[in-house]
Amino acid sequence: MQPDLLLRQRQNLIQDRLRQSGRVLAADLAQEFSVSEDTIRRDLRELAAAGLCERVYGGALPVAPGGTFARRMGEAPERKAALALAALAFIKPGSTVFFDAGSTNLAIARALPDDLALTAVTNTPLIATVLVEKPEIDLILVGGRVDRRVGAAIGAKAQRDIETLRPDLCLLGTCGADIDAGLTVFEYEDAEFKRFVARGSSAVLAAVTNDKLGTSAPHRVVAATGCAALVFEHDAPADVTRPFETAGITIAHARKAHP
Amino acid sequence: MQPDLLLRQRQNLIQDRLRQSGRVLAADLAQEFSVSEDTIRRDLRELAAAGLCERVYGGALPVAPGGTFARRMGEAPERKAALALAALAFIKPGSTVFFDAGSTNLAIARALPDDLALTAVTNTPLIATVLVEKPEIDLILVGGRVDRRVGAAIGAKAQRDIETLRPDLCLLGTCGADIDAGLTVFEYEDAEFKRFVARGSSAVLAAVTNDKLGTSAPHRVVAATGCAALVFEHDAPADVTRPFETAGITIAHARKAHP
DNA sequence: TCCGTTTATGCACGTTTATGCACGTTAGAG
DNA sequence: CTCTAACGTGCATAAACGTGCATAAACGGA
Repeated sequence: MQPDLLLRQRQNLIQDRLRQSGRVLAADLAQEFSVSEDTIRRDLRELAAAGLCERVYGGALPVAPGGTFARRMGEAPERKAALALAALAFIKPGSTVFFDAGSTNLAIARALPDDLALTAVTNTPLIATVLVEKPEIDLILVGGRVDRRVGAAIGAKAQRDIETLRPDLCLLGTCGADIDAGLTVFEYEDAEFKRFVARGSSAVLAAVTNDKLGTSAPHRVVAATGCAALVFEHDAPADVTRPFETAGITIAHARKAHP
Repeated sequence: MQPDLLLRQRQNLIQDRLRQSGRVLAADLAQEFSVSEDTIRRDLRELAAAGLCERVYGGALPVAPGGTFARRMGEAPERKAALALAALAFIKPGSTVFFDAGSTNLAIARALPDDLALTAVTNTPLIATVLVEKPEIDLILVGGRVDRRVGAAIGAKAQRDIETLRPDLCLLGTCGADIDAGLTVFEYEDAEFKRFVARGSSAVLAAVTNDKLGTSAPHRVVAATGCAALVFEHDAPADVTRPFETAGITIAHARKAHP
């Protein structure tokens, strides 16, 4: 197989991969484009020098801009990718899925396979930019005033937009998950909106990173039992996760993240 | 085989190939047109200098290649950045501005100074992700079904969302700008939506790259005189831009892009 | 018509670029 | 700590590139 790609084309494709997958591996790219890893490394170095990606050992990550919102999205990407893979099992082809704001839900959007047909609904522009690149996804954007702290439209207008929709699944973003406090968030308006969406959905799913597990924030969205299923990390402390299981909630564990 | 083609004919065919294939190789073109590679390189250099293609080692790429939406947004960044800077002069602090889909409008969003207070409205998730990072901007997201070809919400729902808004300025994205054809785009629904927004706005502004200047697409959004102002590149051909000026449209020229 | 000018092209030559390979170095997992 | 895979650097090479120059056709004014 010949390279058969101009340098700039290759670099453009690498950028696509970065945006879509949230990371690239030098070895994968080398095989895919039929060039040596040296060439890929040179590409990544140039993209990094141009501020278009961040070089890491083994590959590269999308550039993490200084913005308050986008930064959270880029933290612990491999853990969230693992969580996302586990969450995919709950997403049925052809169903309507609401993607709430949150870095874990962004990871889930990235992890969606290209051949998965869905009606996706989101109030989060950043998640929308990922979903719009997926060929088989019908994307519906929820409008309204965008709250900068949350990075998504969560006001009265947003609520009106979704009240006519009945998603089969609501992927809820959360700031804390505790068996007693339930799923909680920091912003009052955000909680109000999420609660509204959750009530309008057939099922609620939340993927929870370890740092949120067993903690609570000021505003409850739903009780723990209000979730149909939860996805935890592979190394989530068993003593914290046990109560969720005994409460009758479906629990899935992610595989170990291997970068 | 003889050359048997005039210079312009050959260059036009090269542009066709670019649009069709997404790239051209100098060697292929030389053989196809029965001229030396030197001549092809000269052609490509001229086309690139006029902003009609991007020179790369081995051939050339289109300025707006047929790749994914997000990638189109990132093409020819320095020319668009220069165009954006010139467009900023028309954006008044405190006003309400609609950002239509389009890579040039993305560049304008990026170029907004951090201390500029605006109410920004957009139907384009990618532009929204840029605007949400600007501290002084009140961002309103237009919802609805997202058209993948356009990368923005443009349906009936989107029209209802904006019909209550009366932007002071509409930054219109366009696929062609011609004195007779007016501002034109490729998609019927897109034209319908843009026309609706433009009519509801106090003023319409379009920033036009050279490759769109003097060309037309199937669907007219507004007549040329429907624009309050147009922004052209520094090296836009005077014989094409003159008619816009004589039609009474305010014209601004970008400064030379210096990479 | 004639002759100078412009323009498009091809060729020769030195330069730059993209890429792969060899080799020593370093990061990161166990 | 040790070991492996990824890394950077230097170098070699072939292809692509730009430039200067020559040629020939097209053009344009006297």
